[in-house]
Amino acid sequence: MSTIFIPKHIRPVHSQPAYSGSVLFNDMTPNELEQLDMCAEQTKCGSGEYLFRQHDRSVNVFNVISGTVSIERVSNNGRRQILGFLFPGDFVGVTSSPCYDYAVRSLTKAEFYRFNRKKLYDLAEEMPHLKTNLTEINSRILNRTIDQLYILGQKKAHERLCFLFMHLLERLPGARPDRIELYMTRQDIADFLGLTTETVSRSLAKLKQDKLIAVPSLNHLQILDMEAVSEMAST
Amino acid sequence: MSTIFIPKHIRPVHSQPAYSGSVLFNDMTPNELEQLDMCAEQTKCGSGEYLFRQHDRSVNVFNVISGTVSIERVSNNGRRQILGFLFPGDFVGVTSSPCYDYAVRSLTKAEFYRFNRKKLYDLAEEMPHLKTNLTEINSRILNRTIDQLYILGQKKAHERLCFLFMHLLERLPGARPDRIELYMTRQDIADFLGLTTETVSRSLAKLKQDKLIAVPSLNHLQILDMEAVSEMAST
DNA sequence: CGCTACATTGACAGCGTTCAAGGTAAGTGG
DNA sequence: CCACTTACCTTGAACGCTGTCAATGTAGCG
Repeated sequence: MSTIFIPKHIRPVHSQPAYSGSVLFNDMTPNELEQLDMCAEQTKCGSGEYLFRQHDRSVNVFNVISGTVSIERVSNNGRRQILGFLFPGDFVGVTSSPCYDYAVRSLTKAEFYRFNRKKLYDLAEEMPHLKTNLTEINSRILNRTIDQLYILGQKKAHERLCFLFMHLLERLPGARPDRIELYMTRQDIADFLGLTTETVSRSLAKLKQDKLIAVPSLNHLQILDMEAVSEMAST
Repeated sequence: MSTIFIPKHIRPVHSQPAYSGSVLFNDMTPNELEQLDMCAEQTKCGSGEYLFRQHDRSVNVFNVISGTVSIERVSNNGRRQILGFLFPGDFVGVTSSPCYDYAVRSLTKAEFYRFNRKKLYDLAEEMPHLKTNLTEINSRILNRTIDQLYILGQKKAHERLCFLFMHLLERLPGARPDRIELYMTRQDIADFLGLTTETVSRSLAKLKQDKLIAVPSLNHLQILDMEAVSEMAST
């Protein structure tokens, strides 16, 4: 892994651990970072707000600084699939199509860097490392999407939940096996895993009963048997 | 869409319609194409052969010239998920990880161009258009994967089958509504759609009974009610 | 306190899986 | 040419997981 530079202007005051996972800045010179900085603006949004909607023109690329965000697709019949959850350091909107084919909604208060996509891409034409980094970002998104695809195709409800737990544990800043905060509703979880809220509730109950997890409060989760949960989550 | 150049050496004698969909050569100069040509080798393989296995080192990128190919992931519990079918013009192996995390198996006799991945990526560092094209390829792969994800998360068995039909109709060279050839087995279809062979059979029977499709022989399919099938397949 | 949104639980139905049997088609060898 | 093998596909019956519908419980908030 290469050294990571973060330009002054876009470095958060309280740099979050997960932010250092951002690959956009890999291998870039201070001068390049300065230029990159010029097309970035820091923004924030409240819980439940949309960064953009499905079919909006894809003018921006976002980089999550803080908060949890969901990527959603709704088809004309009204069924919703959550394509992924985003955490600090994650990017969304890195697409070559003129319109987004998904919406992005914040589950919590959240902060972002907003890059003008065209400016970013033009800049990438002049900075090989930046282009490489954008490719790397897309590659990671694809890998995650493939994992989720495997889960939806091959796993039972309780296994899908375990997959989510491990995913949160890995990605959510500050998450520990004995304290994972669920920023999403049961409906969000259901739509992420291709289930219904009722099945999510029942599967949670089953996992609790089997002493694999504990749910001290609605939005808090503990993994009691890491080996078993990890095994069930495996892709 | 930009003009497409294909260098002499790697242009197939009988250029297939779908091949012109290959974006790797977009915007490149004849000189660049010549260099690209140097790291390409034409290969072929028989039905059922593997181009590479899961966990193999990712040394090559393949471009399908002819035939139908499947991308598969098998986890340690033995369940198999087909991540996609590939047709002429499609690429596979465009990854930044050192190892493939899926296997690629040919369903028919097939022909490919094989690129050394390192050479290709090194070349891309010198040729901005090539790098852009590789990004575009990955972007398309992601879009397809997201479509499949939506299908697995939200659709019933018979709808999933309709999705496959529309996908084949769109991608398979020579496919027409009244003649779609199924190069894959029922097991392959099941593993692609997250079902069992029995459910595939039964759902096919149901669609036949409802006069939405006809199956004149095991591996031939006709779409009788395009509107209905298309509607059910929609993402 | 009462409203509202969200979550859980129960009953039941249905879809898809599992297990089992039988059918079909292509290839092989007598 | 035909029996035999083999692999693949279809169909049936039973089961069970998940979805649906409905009722109840719970937490947050004005």
